[in-house]
Amino acid sequence: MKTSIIKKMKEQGFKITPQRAAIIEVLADETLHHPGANDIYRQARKKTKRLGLSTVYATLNELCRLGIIKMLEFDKKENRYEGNINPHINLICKNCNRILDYNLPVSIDPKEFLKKSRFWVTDTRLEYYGYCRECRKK
Amino acid sequence: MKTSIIKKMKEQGFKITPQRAAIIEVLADETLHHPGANDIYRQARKKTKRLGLSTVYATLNELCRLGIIKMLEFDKKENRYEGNINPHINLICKNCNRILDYNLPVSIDPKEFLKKSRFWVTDTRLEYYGYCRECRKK
DNA sequence: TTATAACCTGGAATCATTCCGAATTGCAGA
DNA sequence: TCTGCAATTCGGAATGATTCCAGGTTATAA
Repeated sequence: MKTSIIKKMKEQGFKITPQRAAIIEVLADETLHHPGANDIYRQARKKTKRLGLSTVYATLNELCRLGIIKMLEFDKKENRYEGNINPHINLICKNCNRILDYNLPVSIDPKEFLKKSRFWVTDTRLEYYGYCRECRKK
Repeated sequence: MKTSIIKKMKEQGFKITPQRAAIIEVLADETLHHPGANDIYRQARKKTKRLGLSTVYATLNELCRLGIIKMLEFDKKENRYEGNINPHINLICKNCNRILDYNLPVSIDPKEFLKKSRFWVTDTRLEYYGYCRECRKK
């Protein structure tokens, strides 16, 4: 995943700086699902000497614009970022703030939807809020 | 709708002040779909002499907590509020920022979902981003 | 009518994110 | 390998929606 992202960026004419490499490395870390900008900042800092928070934001925005990652925007909480691009439902635990992926049973066909609703869908955001397995135990 | 909201608030022990009445009146206005806090502030001001923006926020938060209205949270844009509580998809136009409702073809059964996923769903947020009929014409 | 807890308000505080401008650097081409 | 420069970086300041605060006001039960 890391190398494929770097390849995509190079193709688009972006320079691969140590800062960007570190950020991409963190995003590719499967154990760290749906991190926020500060999580990414903290982790990436361990991998490269100089790194500013504004650089993290700029890079994440760039990756979003390229459609390589997806931003999950929130109002009161930090935004979160995910590498899983294909449509799915995000299960968001209101207790521990963990975000889990849940594959869609059926996918939407934008063309079909356009016919029915006259609305042209380019992007979806599907979230179920509630309590995850671990938090329900308590 | 206006009277039913006021009834609910009274039941919960809330006082009905002129400010709250004005805000509820604006929320009940069907022509003004999914307004933001500032829209509500501007409209409600016409209906009552003294009104502060902080009061609007406080009242909207209260109504959300009571489950009477629903807040659609955004990061860069203003949050929006809707009176339609039953689950549906919000179609959000990226051009004009209009938000349209689209009824779900099938609803989720939380119990069913809990069995399958071990996640207890209390609330959903379903959004399709894209372009509405009017904006597609251009 | 009164007592009082709830309510209202303007201004200050918050906080994630963006902006800015000066310094630095990756890298294409020589 | 070296050079030139557009792209990149980064600290600090700005932004903007929302929340907090403390003092004055008021709806409502008794």
